[in-house]
Amino acid sequence: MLKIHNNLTRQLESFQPIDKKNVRMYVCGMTVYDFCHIGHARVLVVFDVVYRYLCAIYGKEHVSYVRNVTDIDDKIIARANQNGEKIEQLTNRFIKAMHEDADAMGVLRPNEEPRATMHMQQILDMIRTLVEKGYAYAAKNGDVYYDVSKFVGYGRLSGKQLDDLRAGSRVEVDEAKEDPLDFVLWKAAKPGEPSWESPWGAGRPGWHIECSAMSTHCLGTHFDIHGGGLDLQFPHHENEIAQSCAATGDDFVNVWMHNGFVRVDNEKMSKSLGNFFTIREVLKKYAPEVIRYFILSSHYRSPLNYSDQHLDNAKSALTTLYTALRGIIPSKAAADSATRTAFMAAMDDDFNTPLAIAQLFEIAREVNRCRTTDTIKAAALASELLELGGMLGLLQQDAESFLQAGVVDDNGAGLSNQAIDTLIQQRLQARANKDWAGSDRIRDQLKAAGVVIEDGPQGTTWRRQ
RNA sequence: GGCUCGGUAGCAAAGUGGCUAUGCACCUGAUUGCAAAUCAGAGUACGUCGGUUCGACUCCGGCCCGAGCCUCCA
Repeated sequence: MLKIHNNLTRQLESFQPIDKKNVRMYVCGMTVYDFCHIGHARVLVVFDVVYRYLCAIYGKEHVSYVRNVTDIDDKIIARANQNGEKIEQLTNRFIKAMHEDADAMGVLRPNEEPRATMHMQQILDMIRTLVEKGYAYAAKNGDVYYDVSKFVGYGRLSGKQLDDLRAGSRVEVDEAKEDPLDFVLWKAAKPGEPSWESPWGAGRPGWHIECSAMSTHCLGTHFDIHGGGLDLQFPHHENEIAQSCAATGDDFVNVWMHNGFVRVDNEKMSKSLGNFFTIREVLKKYAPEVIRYFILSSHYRSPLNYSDQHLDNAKSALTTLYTALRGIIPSKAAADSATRTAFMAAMDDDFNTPLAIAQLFEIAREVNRCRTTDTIKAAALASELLELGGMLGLLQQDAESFLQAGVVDDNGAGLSNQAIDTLIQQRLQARANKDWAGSDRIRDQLKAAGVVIEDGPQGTTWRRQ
């Protein structure tokens, strides 16, 4: 039985889908004006695992996963102006880059990726409803605001009281707002800005309304899971609840999930602090699966400290797992082992991926124990390792390829696979002649080039460090 | 100021009122021409001060330290 920590109640709850034949999840995706950083990678990977696990439980055809793209907002406009390019040009470029990064890390594509600019009708409809129901008002400056005081329960998700928010408010006082906590649904266009026609004049949507409009449009008024980074809990998700519940009169979302931050030197990784690393930057040094493993090696709600040392650790751990798989042809067998049960129990417990990964190592050790003594068992275990790893999006490449893949450095340095094979042949010849000095010289040479040689009963294998 | 969440061995990271987490690193043994890999084994923990309990890393309270939200942010 899957249990999920629901941020709305701050409790672990048994997950009961509204409709088992159509489990629905919406995740707030990226605002596309720059490359994704490791913080974005975490959202991508964490909810990819949630999606995979839901698919494993309910069947792939019974899960609807929607992750939006924000393709119109102040930062996008500013960046496009700065670059002297069209907005669509900028956003399309970064959507493409985001897909490349996500694909590299083995993140499955969601069923839908709605874009704000393609859902203006739904956005305008929802704003109109909110105005008609008295939850929103048009201000003198042409903006339309949501009247926070009208919504009973505002602050529930973030555990905040309206008065407390006002007291500690860092919100700039905006003359047009009736209350500083009111937030914008529709922004009147300034001259030269991109805009859409509306009953309140030309303008563009506020950030929060798009997610309410698109999630309702794609998944209905009331769905199962809504996810995103912890920084979206307030005000973004709080505002979504206010908008959606007020507009539809329905419940909106049952379970709210937020992943913790990625930190650098114990500080939140963020654009404003400038301490972020983009995914593609990190990919120059580490394989994409290493990033994925690193992210899943801690629980999704905990903070995750980014450092080279942690990535190195992830790489070593993954190497151990792939080494167990190397040279074994997996074959499906009746698999209902204790480790498998433990793996599922770990995942059922609010997606405890570190504990689930620990089970992977249990299987790997068992594979190594019996790989020469009981090949049938080893093949069955390998198959199980692949299957469970697959639920985390791990271990899906060919072991040999993973172990021998080199991250090409900028100088194109390093030995080619062919050069390595040649040296290994020379070394084998030396060994046949019991020329240990010559053999070791070649091994040192390879080692210096980052290639590790392993002499086994089945012959010599190699891998890149 | 208000509101959250944490402090576990060298580094990461789970977890439980009494029973080996796990990974990386390190040490010992087996294996190997020597290595590497692998297997077997050892060691190093639960911020601090009290309380509850037969027994607490695990529950309760104080204190110290850290992170986050209250403005855009995944």
